Amino acid sequence: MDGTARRRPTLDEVAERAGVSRSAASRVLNNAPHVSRAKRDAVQRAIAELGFVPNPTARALATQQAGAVALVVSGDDPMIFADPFFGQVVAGATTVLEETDLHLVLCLATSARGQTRVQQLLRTRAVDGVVLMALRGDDPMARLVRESGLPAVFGGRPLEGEPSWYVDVDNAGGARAATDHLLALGRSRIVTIHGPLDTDVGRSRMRGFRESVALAGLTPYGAAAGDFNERSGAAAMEALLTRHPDLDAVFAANDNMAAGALRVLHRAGRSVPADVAVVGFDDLPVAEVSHPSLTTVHQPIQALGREVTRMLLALLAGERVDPLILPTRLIRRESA
Amino acid sequence: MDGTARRRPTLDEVAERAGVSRSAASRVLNNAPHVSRAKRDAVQRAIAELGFVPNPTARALATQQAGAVALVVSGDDPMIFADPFFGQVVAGATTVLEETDLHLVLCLATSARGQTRVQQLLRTRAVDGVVLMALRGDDPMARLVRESGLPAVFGGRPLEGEPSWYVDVDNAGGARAATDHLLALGRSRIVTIHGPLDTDVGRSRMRGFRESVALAGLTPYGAAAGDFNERSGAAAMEALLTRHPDLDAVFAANDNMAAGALRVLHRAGRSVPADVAVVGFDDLPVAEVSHPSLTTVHQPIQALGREVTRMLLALLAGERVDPLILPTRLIRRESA
DNA sequence: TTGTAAGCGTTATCAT
DNA sequence: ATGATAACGCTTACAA
Repeated sequence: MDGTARRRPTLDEVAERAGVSRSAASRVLNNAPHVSRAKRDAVQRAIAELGFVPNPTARALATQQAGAVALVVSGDDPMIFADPFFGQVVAGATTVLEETDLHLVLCLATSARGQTRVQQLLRTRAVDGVVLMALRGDDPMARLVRESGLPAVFGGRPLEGEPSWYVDVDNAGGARAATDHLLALGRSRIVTIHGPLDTDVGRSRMRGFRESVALAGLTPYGAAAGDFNERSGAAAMEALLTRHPDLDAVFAANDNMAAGALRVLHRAGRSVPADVAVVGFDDLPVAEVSHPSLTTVHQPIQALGREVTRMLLALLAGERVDPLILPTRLIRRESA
Repeated sequence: MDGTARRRPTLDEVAERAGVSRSAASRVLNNAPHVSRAKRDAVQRAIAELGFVPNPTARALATQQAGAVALVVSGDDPMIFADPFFGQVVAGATTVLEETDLHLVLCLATSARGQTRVQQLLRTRAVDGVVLMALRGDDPMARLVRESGLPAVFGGRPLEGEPSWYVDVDNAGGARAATDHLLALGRSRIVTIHGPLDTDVGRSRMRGFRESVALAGLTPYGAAAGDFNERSGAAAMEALLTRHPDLDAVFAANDNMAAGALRVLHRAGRSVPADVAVVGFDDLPVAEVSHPSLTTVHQPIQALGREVTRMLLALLAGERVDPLILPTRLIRRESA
């Protein structure tokens, strides 16, 4: 209730109050060895009485550690962040960081300004490590991070320059499972709405689709590109429908595009799944809500956020770590 | 390409190279007055040659400013963050912060552990200010922030203890517009699926609904509570349908719940909007994707993120600021 | 086990 | 305009 921001006690004051040296107090604070039981108690009491809380900035300066990690999200659309995908990644990352005393600083490297800001962040060592999400093939972020020399782990594999550390989802496997499902349904004129082929996700899901079709002794019936949002999925579906009017199934590389496809199919008077079966990828909320609900490939996004963070922590701890691929699984709903 | 993290030059080294005192170098760095043109040039050259970048931690220690602001999101479900809503807020906040050199640290105060972490953040002054989102009525965060004495602005009004600074959306007005629309459509047996009444959003939208209905000389035909997610909306719709089988319109306090309602209505064989008109609130992506697409109240979420951040910056700059209410507007689609 | 003292890299004060 | 010098608050050799 007192508005005056009373100056907070320093470690020196704690030490004085406890009648010990500052170094002793510091040792207690970081529960380091070499301090007698008596002194330890005295210091702890003083800390409690004074309500001392260590100044993280001072500590950071002394230890040369920022006490924070960055989550940088690249891409050209600021609204990329409105995608529930990132929310889940953030949620996963947070739950892991909660166990530590690292903060999470969030960076959208979407504008030119944003990019220089991230560069600043890295060059000034304002963070101890970086998680990089959603990089495109030619993304300059990858280089910036490499140059910074900071520990970095990738969420999703970048297209080029295989990084040492990344966590990814089994995109190809998921796409294969989705397509296999379509085949098992007896469909044979299967088209795909794939994502940008300058991303690993885009490519891998495309590859999985191709492999599955090939293994069945068939060939893709058609393919059109989208860029992972609903509108592009609708456009792609329209194109496919005119090019291959008799298609009987579509594998969309993500749920948003699948939703767009659903919309177009509906307008075109095709019934789903009777006339054409549709399966998506991601298992975002939209999959449950769309009509008909989407059969889709679930990917553990929150787990991705967790693992990518865990990996970074391991790196910071100097441990040896290996890349990680998270499994996906098919969720059957109404659309296929 | 050299993996060795070469030690970065300090301001002292810059000063030495430029042949000036450290204080002069510091002045140049912060382009302060009282430094001759010649020296200024020399220092700037030295900075460039050495590739000097100031150490933000040291600066923070000296200036007693963290150089970061926190966005804390409260609530009990970590997945609250998967809601596209927050993504948009974050996007808005980021675009504003890009113009400054403040970082954004993100905090989910969802678990007990998370709460203490936020408390740490505040007590240790690891940030210069705070944006608080989505507080429930009894949320302990509000108290923690107040006690911390840090500048704080609320996104959405908390239920109790009117804060000095907040940015909110015109929830009551939006709800009124939505309900007016339903009335204009000739509906008279209008029910509402409202949000939690221990939040201001929940209450305000409910109030707007009530006011509109009353102004038309009617009374609410029914009401059921949800908690802003799809499932709860479905459950509420089911309850309402059995209690008031002849209802002809529903105002859902957000799009997720409206989507749930749509699902149930569809299953119950009611056609939308012919039999029952539905309008939601938020204008999230789901509104466009659902079937039929949702007539809903658009709220400028990204603008909310921007304004809340701007307000905090103004506060940090010592400016006087007043609360802000952002307008909403009805978006007509298929469901009503 | 304990304490002294030297950093960590800036900014800020105060003579000059 | 300029440059010592003292903060800022903590960690960490090193010595005792």
